[in-house]
Amino acid sequence: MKSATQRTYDWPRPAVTVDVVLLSLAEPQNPLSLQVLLVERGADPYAGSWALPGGFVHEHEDLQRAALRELAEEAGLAPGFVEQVGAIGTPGRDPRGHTVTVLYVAVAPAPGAPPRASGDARSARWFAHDGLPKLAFDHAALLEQALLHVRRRIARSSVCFELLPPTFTLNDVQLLCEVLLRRALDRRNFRRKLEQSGFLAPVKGALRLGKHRPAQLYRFVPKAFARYAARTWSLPFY
Amino acid sequence: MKSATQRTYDWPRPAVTVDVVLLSLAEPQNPLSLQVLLVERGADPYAGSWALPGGFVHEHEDLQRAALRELAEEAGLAPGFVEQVGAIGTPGRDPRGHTVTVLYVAVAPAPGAPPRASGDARSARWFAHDGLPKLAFDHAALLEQALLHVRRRIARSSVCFELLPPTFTLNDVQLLCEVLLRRALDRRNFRRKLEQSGFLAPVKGALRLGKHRPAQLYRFVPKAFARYAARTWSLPFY
DNA sequence: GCAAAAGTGTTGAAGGTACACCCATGT
DNA sequence: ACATGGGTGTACCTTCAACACTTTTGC
Repeated sequence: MKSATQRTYDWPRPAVTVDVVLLSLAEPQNPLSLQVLLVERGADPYAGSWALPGGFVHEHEDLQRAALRELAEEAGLAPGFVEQVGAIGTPGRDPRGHTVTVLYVAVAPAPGAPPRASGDARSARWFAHDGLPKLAFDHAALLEQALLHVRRRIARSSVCFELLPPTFTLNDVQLLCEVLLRRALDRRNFRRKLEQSGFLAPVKGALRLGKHRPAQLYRFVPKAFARYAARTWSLPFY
Repeated sequence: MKSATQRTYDWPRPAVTVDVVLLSLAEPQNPLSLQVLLVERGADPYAGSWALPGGFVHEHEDLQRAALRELAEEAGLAPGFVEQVGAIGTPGRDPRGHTVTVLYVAVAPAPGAPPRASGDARSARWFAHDGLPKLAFDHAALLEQALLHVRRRIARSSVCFELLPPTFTLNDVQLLCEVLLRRALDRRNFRRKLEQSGFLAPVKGALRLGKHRPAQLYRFVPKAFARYAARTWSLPFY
């Protein structure tokens, strides 16, 4: 048995990467399309394939910072929301050698600016969540895991409101939740709960005009949400 | 910008460790004491201090397997339950260099057999959760994070029943939950919910005798629990 | 017979779910 | 005027929280 101190330097050991599932919402939100950022790999393995943005963690770099750095390098994007999903290290998931990845979900403001690729990425692009290409490595599984994480945390974190523009209608929120949860929600119940929650403030006099009746616009109030989240943490039990 | 392929081998990079918060319940369960396994470090840094069991991940080794291996090496124990908590990689958390740790919670059957130390550990010992020594590295924070994880998952995972012996009374479950959640629970409501849940089966004719009225013993039915957990996943919403 | 833990029901409040119609606007 | 999405209230049911006394045993 070697001592731990020796191992640090002597033993072959897995590499550490971060991978990021960066989500956004398409602007023309008629059927409301969830977008995922992918990069086209510039180097082998999987050169030319699409993959989640990500890469190796530098020495003395915080994990979350590494995730943000990779997004900046590979797509010129700075998300407003990041959460760790977990670590995956199944042997064989990377043909280059043993690689442990720490997976993050992040949310970017509307993908207006087309991402500029650089760094390890040949190009970077938003894809609709339905209509993704085949992904490199085990990234399809990672994406699934990240979306599951979002689904579980949807009502406890502010993901939804990071995805939406600064002002939005209650129907926007509902449509988004329905996309994420993959099920329909009752409109009146949804609106009632959201209004009672107290962390959405109607923007006085602001209406979304459309082809039909205008809709009241709301904005998200982070401080009130924090209070709400703390209050609501009375978990159900057996 | 180097290519990813080169980086794998050329760049200095963080090491990967696993750390395990191994929990158990003390046998003489009068006030019901939660036990945590700690190892005494045999090597610097922190030689002689107490720390969570754990160590470096070998190449081509699965993360969870690494956690189990470290437990076996350092304490001769094989837990019946393991869950990943997350990855922590704050720079400076390990004086030897940048180290990313993947944190696990595990549960061992009653700590009857005193753990035998070997591997990197000079000794290994169970400590009551109240009454822990000062811990090496950032392990105190890791332990807190692991317990928080357990608290959040207490009603969705089978942790409780992995901690308890094969047969137990309803009061055992309640006391355990109260210790983990750090709050009192209503006895009648607790018992009702647990009985209705359908994953506890009374062991016919088996009673715990004591100084007072005997108590009915139950056993945990994993298959029924799985069904219960699936059914109960109708999460509350906003 | 008394100390100590086991066991047992009911009630009121809150929250969840299901459900159908009128409103405001653009064309 | 009509098509389209925006907006609203009620009734029923389930679930949760609060609460006190009787039973069985060992000593």
